[in-house]
Amino acid sequence: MSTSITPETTVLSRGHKKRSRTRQTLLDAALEVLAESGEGFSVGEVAARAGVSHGTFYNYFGDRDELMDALVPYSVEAFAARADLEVDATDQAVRFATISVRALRAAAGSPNTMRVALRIDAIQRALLIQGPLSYLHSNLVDGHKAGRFSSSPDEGTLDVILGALLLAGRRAIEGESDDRHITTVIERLLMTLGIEAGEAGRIAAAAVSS
Amino acid sequence: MSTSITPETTVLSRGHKKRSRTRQTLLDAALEVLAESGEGFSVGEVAARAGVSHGTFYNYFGDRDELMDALVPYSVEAFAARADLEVDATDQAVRFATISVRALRAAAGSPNTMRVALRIDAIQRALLIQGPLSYLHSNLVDGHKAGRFSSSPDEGTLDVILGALLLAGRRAIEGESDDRHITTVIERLLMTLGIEAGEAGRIAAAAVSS
DNA sequence: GTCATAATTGACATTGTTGTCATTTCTGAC
DNA sequence: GTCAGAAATGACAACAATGTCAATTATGAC
Repeated sequence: MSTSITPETTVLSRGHKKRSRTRQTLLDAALEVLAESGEGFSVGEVAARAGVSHGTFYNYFGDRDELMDALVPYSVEAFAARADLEVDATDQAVRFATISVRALRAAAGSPNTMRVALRIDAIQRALLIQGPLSYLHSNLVDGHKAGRFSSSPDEGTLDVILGALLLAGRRAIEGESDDRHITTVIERLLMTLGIEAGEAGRIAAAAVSS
Repeated sequence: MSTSITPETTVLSRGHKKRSRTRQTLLDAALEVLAESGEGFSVGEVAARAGVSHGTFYNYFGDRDELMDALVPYSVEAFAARADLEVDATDQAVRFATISVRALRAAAGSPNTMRVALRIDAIQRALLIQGPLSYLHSNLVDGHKAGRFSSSPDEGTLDVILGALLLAGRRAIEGESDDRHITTVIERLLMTLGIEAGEAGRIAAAAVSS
């Protein structure tokens, strides 16, 4: 409809910088509060944590549910940015180990996001479908086709891998995880895929120390 | 202090039968509400679900927290009763498979308890420490000592097993699990422990169909 | 059946939460 | 620097939840 010849920037509203800053602040505050108090949190808590009045909250989200909805893509984005998904290894087992290490390190580096993901189903599901863990599925399919993994990439196999990574992710944010622990988890998961124990240990150790 | 010679039953208060019934009802209602609404539930919801006034609730629990505390042993008990922990197999791999199958079936049979366990850390921890899953730890230690499991029973190994069983338990209550799925999960976990794929498949299948 | 005792109830005061909106304060393009 | 437009504020009404307690009802041992 517009026939304006002024540059695009004019469509930006007056307080747009502050607006996006405040929105960001609210989302981060929500992650903190949610990580601490769980789903029973109140809008007031989030606003207070963000350092704004609760009236401001409603300037950004119609209600609690709208906040929760916004939190899903926000979490996935934050997590994916940390996981850094470019992995160039060609060997499927090495790829598997590398992706897993990155996912666990992303969890340790975004503890609030991880904590909330463990509590909120919608976020957890989104991380599984769009997050780094989704890469594992095609990795498993490729590896099985190529004969590298004797285990077929069925639901049970996926459950074992995702379940183990979720629990290891929890340990990571609780500070109960170190490189040795991560190495063991990945070594065992490689065994699950049919890699012999000795080789699994070597690949896991290499991925962790890379 | 008491020197009474009357039979023990006299120490039971007048309304003790009703009291324990109501308490039971409240705990069950709490599991239902908690499974549905999560931690944000109100005392009123629980009372309503139990079919009593909210005043009655306070007759049994000082406040929400006291209810949560009571829920932990109640859940463990309910779960353990269903899991039926007597397993007489002597082979460690068979023991492992059998215990795992029972744990997953207990989850499917107490969906509310399982759902709540997935949400409430304290309950989850209690199930891991005192519930059927705790049996797995000594099972792993024994099996490794006996040379049946090549994998040592360290934290990483436990994480893989517990994480996988938790996720499989979730699938079970969501109705996304069947015998074939359970068989695969257990087969993979046996491989994690160092059992060769073919044997793992046979043991898992036998445990599931027993 | 009786009845002392205990469980249950719901009104109440209190406090916390939600969502709105007129007013005030701030932002940033010019 | 100006100032139109946007963001932020906090008082407010409506409502929901908490915890208490005096009055009421039900229990079960005899």
